[in-house]
Parts: sequence; C-alpha cells; structure tokens
Amino acid sequence: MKEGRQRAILRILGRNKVRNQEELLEYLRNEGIVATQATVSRDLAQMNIVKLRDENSGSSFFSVPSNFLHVIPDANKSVSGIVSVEISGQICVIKTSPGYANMVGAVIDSKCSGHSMGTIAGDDTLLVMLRQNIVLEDFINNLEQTIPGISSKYI
Amino acid sequence: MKEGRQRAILRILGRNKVRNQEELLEYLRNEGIVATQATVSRDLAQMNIVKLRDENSGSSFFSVPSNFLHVIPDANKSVSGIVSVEISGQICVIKTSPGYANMVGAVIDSKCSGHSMGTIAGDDTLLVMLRQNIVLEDFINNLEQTIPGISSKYI
DNA sequence: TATATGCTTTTATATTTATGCATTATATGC
DNA sequence: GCATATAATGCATAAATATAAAAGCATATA
Repeated sequence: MKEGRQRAILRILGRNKVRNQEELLEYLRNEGIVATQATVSRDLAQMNIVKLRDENSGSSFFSVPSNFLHVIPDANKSVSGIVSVEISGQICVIKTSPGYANMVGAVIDSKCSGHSMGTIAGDDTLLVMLRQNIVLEDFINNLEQTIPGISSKYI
Repeated sequence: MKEGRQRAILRILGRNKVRNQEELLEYLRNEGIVATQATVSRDLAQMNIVKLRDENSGSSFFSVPSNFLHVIPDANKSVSGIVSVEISGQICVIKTSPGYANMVGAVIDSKCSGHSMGTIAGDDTLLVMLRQNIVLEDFINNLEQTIPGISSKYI
C-alpha cells in the first residue's frame, strides 16, 4: 500500500508541478490510489521531498531530492565503461572507467543532440549540458537506447 | 528597512537552523529588527528561500539559495592555489593557479562526494557539479574544512 | 499645499501542512 | 489459527504559512 503510493508520488512529482498536497491527492486518485492529506504529508516527510519556489511565477511546488532518482548502469550487460549517471538541474554527470569519458561523449553528441546542448569530457567524468525544456524521462530513455548497458529506475 | 532586514535574514539563516517564521522573527528582534510574520513570509518568497528537511531529525528549516551566497578565498592564508570560488545554480566554478585545477578536483572528489556529482578540471579552472537539493551551507562548510585557505561570507 | 503614485507594512483571515490520538491493518511468534 | 506487537491510516485539530485589503509613508506633480 504505502510503497506503491510513494512510488506513484515519485512518478507524479517527476512529471508535474504539484503545488500542494490536495493537488497531489487528485493525481493519486486519477491512478486509483485513495489517501488523505495526512497520509501524503507523512509520505512527503519520509521521502524528504521539499517545496521549492518557481523562479518565475514565485509559486511553490514539490521537488524530489536527487537521491531518489538514479540512473544506474546495468551490471549484467555493462560493456560501455559507464560507472554511474546522475542528473541535477540541467546538468548530467556520467562517470566512466578511466579514459572512456571522451568516447561516451562522442556517442551522446551524435545521438542525443536533441536533449544535449553539448558535452565536455575529462578522463573519467563526462558533463552533459541539457537543454532547458526537455522532458527528463525522454532523455533518460534516449540514453538507455543509445548506450546499451544502462537502465534507469526510481528509488 | 527592507534591505537591511533581508540582509539580516541571510546572515541569520546562514548561521542557524531556523525552523519557522516565528523563530526567525525572534532572531531578528535580537538584532533590534521588529517585523511581523507576514512581512518575513514575503521576504522569504522574494529571496527564493525554501524550507528543506534535515536528513536526520526529519524536521525542516529554511535554506538560502546559491545566488545569495559567495565563497571567497582568504587572501591571508591562501596556500592552496585557489583563486576564487563561485556558485550558480548547480554549478560551482573554482579558479586556481595555473596547473592546480586537477589537484583541487581530486581533493573535492574524495572529500565532497556527498555534495558533488563530479568534477571536471581544465588547467586553472575547475567545474564542480553539485547534487540537487543539497544544503549549500553544508557544502561550503565542507569546502572550508577540506581546503584550508578559503572562507565564505554572505552577500 | 493638495493629490496622486508606488512601494512597504500590518491586520485579519484563508490556505496549507503537521500531528495527537484512536482505529485498522500487517507482521511475528507461539 | 490466535494473540500480541508494530506500523499505517484517518479524523480532528493545531501549527505554520500565504494573502487580500487597508493603512502608512515617501516621492513626484500640478
């Protein structure tokens, strides 16, 4: 019960700007999950979710801390030299085995140009600068298809 | 009036974990600044200050966004090769003496991994990519302890 | 001087979020 | 299965935050 609801909350907050807990309840109801405000209040506290402010509108909305959104390399089929993938704001950082960052960067430059403004590679760290209005999930899907051996999941 | 109060708020929030607006009003009163809850509510909105959750206690407290914070090298005791530190959004740029950026990057990789997703170094410029939803004050404290010779100040 | 204009602030109140307590569900040991 | 412990939930309400409306105050303007 709780676990499924919290997973749903992550999904919902990842896709929508939710401005208060009543609104979140509605989204949940649309998925067939019924709960009360008190319950989601506790969920949010437990998940460390916070309310941030929209720079422009000034209105506030819930935000999932990054440690709940991980893109992890799939150990079974990892042939790409990728160690980890992490996203924060418009920045995606990909850690690779030593010497691999440039190669991965080249791949992303050619295959993810719709999502990426560009990349800069060190030796084992690749910086991908994401475009402003992309849908993060699309980029992740793109990554998954482009670079065999990584998969994303929530939590 | 307003400007001085907001400056005080930055100072107070940088040094203390303030848990609600009434508490903030008390801190202000201790500095001889009298205002009402409604006023600081607007101040916080205007300054984009948000409430985060303490990882351990679960209780929440106000946090100042990056564009109000500056970290500067302390000229008196600067022995680390660091020239300047500046933060914008999720990006921290550290300028160093020529050739030092890599070294500083390695230090940060090992000592600040909780706050940093990764670093990329040029010759005299180091880019530190910060995780989402970190408490910036914590990162800066960490930096100060990790790299002797820098100190931070508010605005 | 009187009037208008654009903030800032307060007061009063609405909205939003958190929480104590009782209840129900779920797990654990016998 | 039954008893008991533990956790999850809802209800009612308290606490915290935001906001509408009015008042204050400085500056500009006729």
